[in-house]
Amino acid sequence: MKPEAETATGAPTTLWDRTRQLASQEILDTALRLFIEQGYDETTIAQIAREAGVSQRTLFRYFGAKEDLLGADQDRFGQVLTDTISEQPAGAGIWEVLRAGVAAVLALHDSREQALARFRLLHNTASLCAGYLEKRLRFQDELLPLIEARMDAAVGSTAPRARAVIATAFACLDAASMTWVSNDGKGDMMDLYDECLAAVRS
Amino acid sequence: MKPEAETATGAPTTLWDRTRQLASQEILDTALRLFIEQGYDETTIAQIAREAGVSQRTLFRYFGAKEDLLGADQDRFGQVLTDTISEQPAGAGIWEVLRAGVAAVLALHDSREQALARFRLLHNTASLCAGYLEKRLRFQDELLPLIEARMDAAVGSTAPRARAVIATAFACLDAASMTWVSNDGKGDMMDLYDECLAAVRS
DNA sequence: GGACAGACTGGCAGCGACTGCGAGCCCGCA
DNA sequence: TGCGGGCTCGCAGTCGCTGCCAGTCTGTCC
Repeated sequence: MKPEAETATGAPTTLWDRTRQLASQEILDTALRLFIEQGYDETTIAQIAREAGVSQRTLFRYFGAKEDLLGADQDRFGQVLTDTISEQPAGAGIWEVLRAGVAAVLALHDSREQALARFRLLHNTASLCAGYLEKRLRFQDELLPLIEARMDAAVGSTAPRARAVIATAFACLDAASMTWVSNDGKGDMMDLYDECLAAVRS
Repeated sequence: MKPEAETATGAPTTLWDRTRQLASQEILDTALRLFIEQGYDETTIAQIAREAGVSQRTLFRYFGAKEDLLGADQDRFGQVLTDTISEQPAGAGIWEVLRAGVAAVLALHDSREQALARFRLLHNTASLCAGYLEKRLRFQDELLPLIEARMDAAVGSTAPRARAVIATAFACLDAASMTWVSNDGKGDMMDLYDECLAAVRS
């Protein structure tokens, strides 16, 4: 409702907001630490809440589900993705547009180390994988009209083709991130993405 | 362990096997009916067990998880997929090989109606979607060596490229099935698959 | 035919994620 | 200083899922 405390640099207006933000960060840090230390499935909500100094009930009010403790920014990812893509020039090709979106999202990560830790956790935990993929499906749906608008509706409906192109871009991102993780973060992920896409479209 | 009662037409040897198969089918039918009638999330395990005439404990012994009640054959899908692909001639191109695998899996469905009902349920239920996608990731991993063996290792490692190609094939299958469902099962899904793949590789 | 071993079943207690509710607290504002 | 509203907490309860123990039924061997 209130448009205050928006930018990351902007100071929170009220003491409450500050407290909230602090608690939120504390929970997030505790969760990430425990997940990395002992694994996602082996970490219980009770433990995170205890170590973060809040009740389970409060934790669930901050983050609706356990997996949100890792993917809380995921909504922001979706936002950046759609924003970046809709900002691309009208004449740009579909693949360039999608590449720009992927690059923008990857640029959001704080550090290489954190990105690696998260991707590793993601790829090694089945339940997280599942949730992540499902959320991504929704991003794909949001992207659909944007990409469809950039395709020429010469023959037949553009929907299936647009869907396929979007899903392929994400598939290449998957292949790239998996390879990146198994290489322990060596090299640039966008290079891997390009290589994957080239292999598909060659 | 025992190689008996293999083919669908072969009569089960022992009375136990027959009872088991009967109970299993009863549970599966009840679950599918309830899922379609009132939705997946709204149907509880207790209700399925009650209407199928077994205890919850027994139900979980037959099917390890709720989502297996819809995707129990999914393991069979994976088997057919890998079998079909490894049976393809050595000279066949990667895309033809993958297409054959996809076609073989799609051919496993009993009837068009049942396939439509399942796909519809799948695409409309987030939790099911998530589980399905996660299982499919494992299929992709199993396919990886098969596809890698069919790529020329001319430049760099084949792993990321093989991953991308496999994931793309599945991405096209996704786009095709979604379109197929939103068209209420009109047309052939393999045609849609071809169209999607063509759009990606054009 | 009877006894035995093994598999299958059911019920119960319990765990972990998650939610609704009522009570109490504390901040912000008047 | 007091009031109102949002926030926190604890509790109880639901649902998926598992371990355990006892009871039952099947197939087999004597």
